[in-house]
Amino acid sequence: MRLVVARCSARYTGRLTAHLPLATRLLVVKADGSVLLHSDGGSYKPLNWMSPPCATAVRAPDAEAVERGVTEVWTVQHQKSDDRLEIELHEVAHDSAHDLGVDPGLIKDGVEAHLQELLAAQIELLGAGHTLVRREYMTAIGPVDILARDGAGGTVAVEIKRRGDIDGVEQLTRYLDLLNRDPLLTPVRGVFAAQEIKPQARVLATDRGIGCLVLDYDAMRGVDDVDSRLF
Amino acid sequence: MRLVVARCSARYTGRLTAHLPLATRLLVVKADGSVLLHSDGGSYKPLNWMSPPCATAVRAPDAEAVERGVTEVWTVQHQKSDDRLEIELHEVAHDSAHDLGVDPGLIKDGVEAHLQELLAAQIELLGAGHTLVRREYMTAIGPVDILARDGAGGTVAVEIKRRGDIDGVEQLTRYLDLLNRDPLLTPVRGVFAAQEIKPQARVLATDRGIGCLVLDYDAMRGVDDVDSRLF
DNA sequence: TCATCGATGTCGCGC
DNA sequence: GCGCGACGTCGATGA
Repeated sequence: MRLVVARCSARYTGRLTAHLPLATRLLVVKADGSVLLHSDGGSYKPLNWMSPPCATAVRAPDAEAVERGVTEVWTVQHQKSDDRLEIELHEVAHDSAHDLGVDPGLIKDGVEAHLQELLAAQIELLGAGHTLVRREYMTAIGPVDILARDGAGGTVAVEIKRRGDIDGVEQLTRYLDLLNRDPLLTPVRGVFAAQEIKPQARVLATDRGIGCLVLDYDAMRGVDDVDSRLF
Repeated sequence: MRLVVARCSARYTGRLTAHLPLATRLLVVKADGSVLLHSDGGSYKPLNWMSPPCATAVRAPDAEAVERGVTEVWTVQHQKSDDRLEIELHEVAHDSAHDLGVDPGLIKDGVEAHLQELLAAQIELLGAGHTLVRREYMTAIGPVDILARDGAGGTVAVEIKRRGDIDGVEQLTRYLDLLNRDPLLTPVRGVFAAQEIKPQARVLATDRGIGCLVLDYDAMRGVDDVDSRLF
């Protein structure tokens, strides 16, 4: 990994065309050839970048560029597309290289898949007498997270989100429309389950006769641990 | 901006829980307090990060941590949420600080707005006899990209996307529902126009009687250039 | 390889 | 500040 702090300007052409006026920035060149151009603020997203696979060609500036104070020109070309990042370097304040080695990567806990798994295992959270039909029930427009049956034998389609937004309600609505066309399933009831359900989503769901279920991840995981210990 | 290259492990708790095993990484501390933790590969997204506003507290490791080789512990706490990033530093290979100043930011040349502009100028792409009513036709739930009239005098609402996804069809459906309540406009036909239309989106659109139009950006721009030269 | 979908999405605009 | 749509979205997963 090479770290360069320099005054520079940049120009990107590819899926769009954009440019960066002259300013001091951090340039990171990773081992895989990818390049990041960071300012001293904002979020984790660089101002400009090139994803791997790509290659950087360094050349001396032409006379006109020298006149403007350019000391070096980097052309970062993507290997599989015509995306290109051209960087003109002026004064270089820092330049160092480091061997980082391979990274074991991030390990995550508690995503939507886990919520689905937990709810499938604790399907009675939908109400007493509920039984699991299957997870990822496939339809023509995508998989329903959980399909269940209630105590009375009615079908229940469950959409699970970490954060219950209006989009999730729309998604579940589409599934319900489709499922209710199937004479073997109809009537299908909908349940929108999430760790947190936004007020607008709750209003929309309620208006459409869709039930809302707030999932307590920690509690569900706790129960799951207890279950695990039983076997 | 502070740049640190060090062997470190990290733990993030917040919207999810995750951890990074011990490895050598780049830590970037920006002027606004945000922290990025980069490996020497992958994309521009850091392995872990904390967005501003946040503050970092540095403390000495406890005896147990010293035993494990930890030399310093950083606790990066978000100011407005309970998101927290805890980093244990081991050997530090590099540590430097740089004053970058304020960045003027990226200047983009749009593609999205351009598509709308081009289709408005080439409205006959909707079919012979079509005329433009107006772009960005305002409704209570947002602007319809293009409102047009077909050869028979019927109203046509057009939703334009670069990538035609199922969400875009939903959006257009909402507009059509609303527009069709207006007795002066109804019946309003829908056209979903995009550079690329996903199969599921096409199925949904067709099912709802919405037409699909694939836009050839380069061809449209070419025509536009020719038009430009004529005037 | 291609398509779909989630994301600690982030970013920017309008209300 | 919130809601909503776009993104050079990226990245994982299943067909």
